[in-house]
Amino acid sequence: MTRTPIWQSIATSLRSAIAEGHYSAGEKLPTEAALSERFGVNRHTVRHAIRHLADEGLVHARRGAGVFVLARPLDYPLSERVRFHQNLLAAGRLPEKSVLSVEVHAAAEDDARRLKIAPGDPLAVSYSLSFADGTPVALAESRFPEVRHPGLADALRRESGVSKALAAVGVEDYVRASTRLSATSATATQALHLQLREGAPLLLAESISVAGDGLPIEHGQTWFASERITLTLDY
Amino acid sequence: MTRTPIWQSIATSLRSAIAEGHYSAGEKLPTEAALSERFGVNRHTVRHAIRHLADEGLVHARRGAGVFVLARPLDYPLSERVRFHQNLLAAGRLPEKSVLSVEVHAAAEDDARRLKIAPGDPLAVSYSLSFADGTPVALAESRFPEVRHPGLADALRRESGVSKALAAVGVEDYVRASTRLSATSATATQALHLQLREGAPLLLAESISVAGDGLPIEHGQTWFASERITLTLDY
DNA sequence: GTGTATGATATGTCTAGTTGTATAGTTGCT
DNA sequence: AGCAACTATACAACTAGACATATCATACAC
Repeated sequence: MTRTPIWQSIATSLRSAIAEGHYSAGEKLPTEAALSERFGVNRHTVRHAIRHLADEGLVHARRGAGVFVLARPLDYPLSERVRFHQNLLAAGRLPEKSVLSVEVHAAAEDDARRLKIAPGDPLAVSYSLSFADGTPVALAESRFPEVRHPGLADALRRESGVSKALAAVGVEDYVRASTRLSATSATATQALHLQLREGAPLLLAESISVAGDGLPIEHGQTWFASERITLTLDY
Repeated sequence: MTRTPIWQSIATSLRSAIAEGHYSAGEKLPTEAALSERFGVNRHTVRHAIRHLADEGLVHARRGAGVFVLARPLDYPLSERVRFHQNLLAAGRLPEKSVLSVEVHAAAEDDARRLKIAPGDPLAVSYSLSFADGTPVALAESRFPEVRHPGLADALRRESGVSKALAAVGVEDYVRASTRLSATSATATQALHLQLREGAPLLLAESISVAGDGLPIEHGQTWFASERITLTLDY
């Protein structure tokens, strides 16, 4: 019988350290160099252990930055999960949303048509990242007709949620008009944001929301890390 | 086996944004700092991407001022979205369905719970492939409580559609109770059936249908070739 | 009005540190 | 001999932070 490989015992050691809370979600592990010194092995052996933990979905490594601990995808009881996702679908928003950037520029033909504005009209584009339990689950790119609601871009930057920003410019009510669902593979940058491997399966929801006046108020794309989230539909 | 560098992915993203007219000629790109936030990378990585675009002659950077779009390519190779748009409610009931095989065996615990039968009860499992215009678009694996409807397996083999087979055993009315959506990568066999490459993104819909008597009549998984089909939800 | 000083903001450059990958070599077991 | 685990080294890709330098808008003096 072969003895257990060193990398396996290192993986076990790190796994239990994480489980015991020595390293909590979002935190950085010591550098590979530091770990290799601590365990008295070569850096590659530590890397082997870390790669194993990454395959298990426990940690995620970012080149040049470090190795970060991920939150275990919580298995919500079905009833609770249903409510969570229902809210998600109904309201189109998630808890712990972080706005990455908001830009304003002239609308291209495509966007203009979808939002029923003229090409060249001011368009607000918002990029945001949504978290659940500190782990990223969704990446969104939303387009708003700034031309019809001046100050919307500022409001999007200022307010934490889309609803609040829209309320700030006088849009009290809006509903999702249509949603198109498909699947894609994560690009390098999407993988970065969602802390996934490049090529990981993503669930893509493309939606159009309309305000009370019947005019489109948002046209967005949301990429969900399908390893961590499931969309549920109920009838 | 080297994955695509991040800066390349960013360059591609910016290049297509320019091509699509989101940033038009003479206009300023967002600042390097803003872009680095939006893409979730270090400023240096964004600079690498911009330098590449500058080498291509697409943009020009002026110290202290910003990065400006020089020219807009006439037309870019727009990935034609020749997708079939299908209604989500029709999931698993697409035209041109070909039943690959129908098996009957004892229900495992999981399936039994979902279909509200006892573990070990006869269970009909149907594997089918759906086409649209002769192209495979969906692969389905459906489970039916054979124990409650003896002869269902035979009917599934005989009849062309699920509705007809169910009608043959006295189930006139049934509705979809819930659908859960996620994304996966195609396995080798799935890729073969759907005529895709291995690892292609698939949209997975897991559903439960109930008959008029309120009992579950079907529990199925359908994998859609998301390159060829988009599910649409309308409200 | 015109010119100038100033502060905020933008790109350019540099240094140091961390993970990713490739190649080659060593050790121990079967 | 062959294989697997581990070591050793080097370089590439990316992060992090600091600082230099160019630009622009504004305010203020004249």
